[in-house]
Amino acid sequence: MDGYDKYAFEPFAVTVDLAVFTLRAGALHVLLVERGREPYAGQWALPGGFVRPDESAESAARRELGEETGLTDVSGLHLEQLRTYSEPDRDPRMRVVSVAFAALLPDAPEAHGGSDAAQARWAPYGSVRDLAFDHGRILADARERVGAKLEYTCLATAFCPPEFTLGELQQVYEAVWGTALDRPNFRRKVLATPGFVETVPGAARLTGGRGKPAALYRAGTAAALHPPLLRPTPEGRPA
Amino acid sequence: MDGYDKYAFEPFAVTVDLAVFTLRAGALHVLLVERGREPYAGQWALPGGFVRPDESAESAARRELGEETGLTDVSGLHLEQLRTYSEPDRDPRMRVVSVAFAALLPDAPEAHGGSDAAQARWAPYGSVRDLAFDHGRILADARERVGAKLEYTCLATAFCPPEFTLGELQQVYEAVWGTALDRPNFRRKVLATPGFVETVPGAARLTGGRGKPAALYRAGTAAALHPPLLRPTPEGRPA
DNA sequence: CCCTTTTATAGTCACTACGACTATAAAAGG
DNA sequence: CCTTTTATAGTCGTAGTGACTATAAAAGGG
Repeated sequence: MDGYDKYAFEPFAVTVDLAVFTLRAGALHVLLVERGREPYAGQWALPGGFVRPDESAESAARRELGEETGLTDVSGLHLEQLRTYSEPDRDPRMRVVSVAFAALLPDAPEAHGGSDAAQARWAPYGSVRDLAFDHGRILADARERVGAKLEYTCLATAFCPPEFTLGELQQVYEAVWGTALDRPNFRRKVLATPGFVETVPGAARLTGGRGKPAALYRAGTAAALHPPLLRPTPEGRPA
Repeated sequence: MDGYDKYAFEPFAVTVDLAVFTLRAGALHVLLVERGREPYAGQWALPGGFVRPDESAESAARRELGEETGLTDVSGLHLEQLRTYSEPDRDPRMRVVSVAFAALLPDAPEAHGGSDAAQARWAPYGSVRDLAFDHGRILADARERVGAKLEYTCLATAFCPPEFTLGELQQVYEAVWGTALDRPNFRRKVLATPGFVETVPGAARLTGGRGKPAALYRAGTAAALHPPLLRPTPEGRPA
């Protein structure tokens, strides 16, 4: 902040980019938009846009989230700032600094085309490649961050509808981490953590298909998990 | 990224702000600079400055770190991007988006005045108040982030000189977390984590003062801690 | 209608990690 | 020499967890 009056300040364009995740059929999906113009015309990219003069990056991200998903109320959705990408050459046209966010949706409206008529689709996370700009990197960082936060926060409920079964909650962990979990152990752990989930009093049950009906739960009031629910360690994970 | 050619883009100033931590006499200290000009003239602030047209925020942060601390080689120091602060009114003069970083120094050179002749000092973390702009918030976020990373990474060694005792390493945890730890348990935990520290082969010992000399250790090759070294829980911590 | 399949839930067992201790060793200071 | 100080070793009980077995309650197919 001291250089204010010493160095001439150079103007930058500031954008937000969003990694919007959801679960479809038990698999992690991410929202992509197709670029209509150069550079990277025809390639897929993360949704995003410019930060306007009167809004913060968080406000811009939430506005874009509404525009791109077509959801009318995005106020309750989880939106988390990831980090800022500022390599000088990350956009060939001009100097663009982008603040990246991760967003989690419980259900996936079949979004097609935000306000700007660009094509949009939900892509299975594993099938995504060759994104425009540095969006591949941003997407990978986003998944790693979400996976890490599942370990020590109650974030997983943000992927679930207001009422959900423990099986659905477990699918969130399995989809984001890409590993299978032992069901009885997962259940024991979740129920032993006060405030993670609370049972729906009406003893309501949901029939998803076959098998014994599962009890329904709601997200609890806790934010952190103590102790954490660690990913199975394949002998040495990245920091 | 799709709005590129739709909305006129508004230029922003982009800066970096640094929360530079070190340990002095076992207490956490942070590097502050005194502002010479309005706004907030005479108040203390975090060091920082503009991102130049040809550098990333990371490069700018490392450059500023060198300028402000007077260190000639800052290439090995730990520098971590925290988050970006972009509230429209965070700077009364103009629209400034700031990318915040945390940096950790093993030893504290008696820094006074960076390149721009501003006064600088190491302040005990607990005594810091009334920082300029939103720097108080940034500093609190930085400490929380560093404290959290101590739990599940080997970051603590970044506060230590190349060779250190387990007592010194423990002081890092105690200073950042603000809690006392049981020494035998801390020792057991650190030594049980492969790759956290490695013993110095020469069986060298250091005499800091009184008491039995302690064995010396070096930082190991591991980056993550499995399982994590959790802070003592004062019954419910923030996420 | 029975029997298999599927999913949910309950419970067991051994082992690890950890908090709270006690005990011993090796230095400095008076 | 004895106290103080710091480092290191070890003990004990408990919580947490991975791996596993068992039971309950539904659907579907013959």
